[in-house]
Amino acid sequence: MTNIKKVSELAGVSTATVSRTLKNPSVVTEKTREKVMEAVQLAGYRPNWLASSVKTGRSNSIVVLVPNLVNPFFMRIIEGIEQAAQEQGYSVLLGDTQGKGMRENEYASMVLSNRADGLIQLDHSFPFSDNDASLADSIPMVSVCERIPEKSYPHIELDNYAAGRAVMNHLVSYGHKHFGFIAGQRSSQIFRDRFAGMKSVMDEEGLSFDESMLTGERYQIDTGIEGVRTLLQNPIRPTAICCFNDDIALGAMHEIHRQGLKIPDDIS
Amino acid sequence: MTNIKKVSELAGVSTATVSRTLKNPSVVTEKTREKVMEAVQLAGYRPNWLASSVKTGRSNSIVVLVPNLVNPFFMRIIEGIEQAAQEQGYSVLLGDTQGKGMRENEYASMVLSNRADGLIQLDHSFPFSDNDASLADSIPMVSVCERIPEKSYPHIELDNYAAGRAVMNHLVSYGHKHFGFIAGQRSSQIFRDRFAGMKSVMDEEGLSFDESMLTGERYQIDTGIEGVRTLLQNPIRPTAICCFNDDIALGAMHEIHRQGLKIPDDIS
DNA sequence: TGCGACACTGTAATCGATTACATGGATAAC
DNA sequence: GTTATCCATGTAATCGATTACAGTGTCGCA
Repeated sequence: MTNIKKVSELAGVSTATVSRTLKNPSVVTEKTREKVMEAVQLAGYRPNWLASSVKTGRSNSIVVLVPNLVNPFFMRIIEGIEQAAQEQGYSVLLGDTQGKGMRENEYASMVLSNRADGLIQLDHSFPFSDNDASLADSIPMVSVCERIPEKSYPHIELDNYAAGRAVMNHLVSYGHKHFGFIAGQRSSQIFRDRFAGMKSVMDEEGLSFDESMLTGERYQIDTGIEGVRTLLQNPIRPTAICCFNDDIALGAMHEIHRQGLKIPDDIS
Repeated sequence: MTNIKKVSELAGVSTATVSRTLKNPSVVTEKTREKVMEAVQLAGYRPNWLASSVKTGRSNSIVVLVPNLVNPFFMRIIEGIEQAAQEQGYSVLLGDTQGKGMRENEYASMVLSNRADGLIQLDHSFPFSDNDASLADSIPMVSVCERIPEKSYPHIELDNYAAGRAVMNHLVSYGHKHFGFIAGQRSSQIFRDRFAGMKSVMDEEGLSFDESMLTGERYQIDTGIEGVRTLLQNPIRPTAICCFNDDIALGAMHEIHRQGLKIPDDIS
């Protein structure tokens, strides 16, 4: 192992000078700088990242919690995170939670043990919510895609209420009156906001909503398939179906086609 | 910051005993173990991962190099890697190379600086190949999806030659005689193997191959679109087109449909 | 010539753990 | 009763860096 001591011996200087040359070159003479850099080259020296991190207390890593790695929607986001992180000298640790709270906690605790400096949450639930809420306060984190009610964490979100209204206004403008909804996770804030927006338009238009027109509980293709089967069995068939993510929509479209119906002719 | 010293004072033991209690509980008395665990709880102590890693010299992290995060093909693989890593107490550091050699080198050097213990390469090229080939020898790495000729690194690969033969045999059995090929990266081993397999069947069947029937150089949807345009301008139109990954195939299918042709009726 | 200021470099403490070695006490064997 | 053995714990060195503080040398000015 080539460490800083070996380099310092090679260059005939102290370890402090080697460290300064690499981290803060302006404080050393050009002559010693050259000596040191030469020794670094010669020894093939790379500073031990672990050692410097333990001293500075910062790992320059962030954990990203994702519910589902295969969903391209999340990957687009992670791609951006990774790029920004890279530019700032940070690394991204992948945390595939598979929607399990226990795994979220495991990954989140990486911050507590100095393995990461902070956390980006793409999932819908809130880490530590079930056991150790107080710990969460000491974790720097940003929540993407979901607002956490009653907590004041930084977050990024769409105006889901307005989005819900936009969708419903669009459908109403085509004359639709009977709607089906296939949700992903009804307990999530994202669902509540979107659905509230949709319903507000329906109320304004005097359109009725029956509980049986709302189905689905997981963000999966299967949910879309099952959802369409359930909805189309209803005595009053919906002429438009709202799916709460792309996976569900794919499943729904597949099942609609399978039943010999056309999109958007028969069902929007 | 709650460190091991604070816990040791709380429990009235030495730091060594605290460390042993947590890492190797069987060597301490049950009584002291209880004392220590109580102090750990009380202090909300989490061992500093950086510190223990610097001592043991292992970071328990691996870097995964991916050419393209959005491609679900790679994400399926990463999902599996992440899960296996997690089970073994390892973390996965994401390295989005975007196909750039410089970025590969940057990520690969994380192993040299003890930021990661090893590397999994999903990309097609070989890190350090352009500047520092000798360094690569000191990096534990596994190559997935690509064999590196003349190097004896562990790798996982399909029998791409046989796959190429299988594809071509299938097409030939339908009576196809004129083929187009849209490749992703012609310099890659994966391409050479597959294409050699395909060509071997064509040779056996006495089918001719013209250089103009091979196009494409990037694994992208656009490549598929461009590829189809190029191939269909050929005086002898191919009745079957082989695309070298899903992205290319999607683009090709899109363009074929756009030109009013049917799959597989007009073109396989 | 002498003294203070300043610039560069070295010494050694430090980060928070792990672990080789030392120590002390209990138990067993004779 | 004495000695050997073993087990649990403590002491202190160590990992590889960073950095506060000390020391040395050079230069300028009176």
